[in-house]
Amino acid sequence: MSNPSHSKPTEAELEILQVLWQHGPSTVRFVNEQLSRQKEVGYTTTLKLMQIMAEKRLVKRNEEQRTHVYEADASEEETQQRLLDRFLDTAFRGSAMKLVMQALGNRSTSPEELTQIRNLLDQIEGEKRGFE
Amino acid sequence: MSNPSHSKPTEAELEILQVLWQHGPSTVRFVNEQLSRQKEVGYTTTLKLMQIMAEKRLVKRNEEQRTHVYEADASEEETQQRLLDRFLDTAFRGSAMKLVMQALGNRSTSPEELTQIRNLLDQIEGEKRGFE
DNA sequence: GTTTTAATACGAAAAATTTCGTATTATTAA
DNA sequence: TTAATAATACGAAATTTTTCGTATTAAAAC
Repeated sequence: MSNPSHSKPTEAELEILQVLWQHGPSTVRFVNEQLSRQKEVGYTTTLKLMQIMAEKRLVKRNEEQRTHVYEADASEEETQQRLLDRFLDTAFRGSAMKLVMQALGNRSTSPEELTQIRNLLDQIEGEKRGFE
Repeated sequence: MSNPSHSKPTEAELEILQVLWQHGPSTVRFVNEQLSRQKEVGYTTTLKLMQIMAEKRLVKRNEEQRTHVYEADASEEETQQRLLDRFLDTAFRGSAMKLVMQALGNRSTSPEELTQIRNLLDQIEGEKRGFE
């Protein structure tokens, strides 16, 4: 939310962000190795993508060392929120509830998670009533 | 779920599907008019997209009349589920709960909707315990 | 010091998606 | 019947995204 200049990452860019979020600041080599676990991808392909992402300010780049280190610029949560907003509009016509119902419905969610969601519901309803 | 041949619709295709789901079987002219409310788009652009969608079997086409009538092949719910699965993987690394929390958190949801979600939670937990 | 290795830069090809122009043809209106 | 209107077909241009080859250079190994 803080930086409105964040353009929507493409699919390939998002895969790279996932690696950065999961493992923290990383080199191109490392990111490429991680991606290679899922699919075949050349080193220079990953490099080019990350260079583009640096231009777009999706990632920050530390150039102090000969081997650059990249870091996601926005937090995973921030980005997820943006992606979610967009996804909600395009796929669910804005109905958060429908999305939630489908996400919970066709899927195994642990009792702990269900409890957490209940707590969140309590909290939301509490706020609505003016308590807190 | 019924037809595994459903390829993932692109963004532009999804916009067209939205119109078809919302209004039922429609002509290209009608769909184009609806899309035009949101953004400038030429008639033949919409036509071409819908022709491609027919090839991909994303829509069915009734050619009995000179003016063809298009209809979404898969239901909105089916398609949403597929999109959601994919989105969950790419954006939330598979954590349905995280997605739900974010969807409910930063957003206004009505008391009625919250109640519905509670009911769904009850239902899910009930099933888990072997009741129903 | 020279060679080998491994990194970035960068252009451009390849692939996927979107847009649109033009030709053709059926239907409607005059 | 003829002219105007409006629909589809289709190729291809334009745009966006992804992939990769080659050149260059710094660092490490010998």
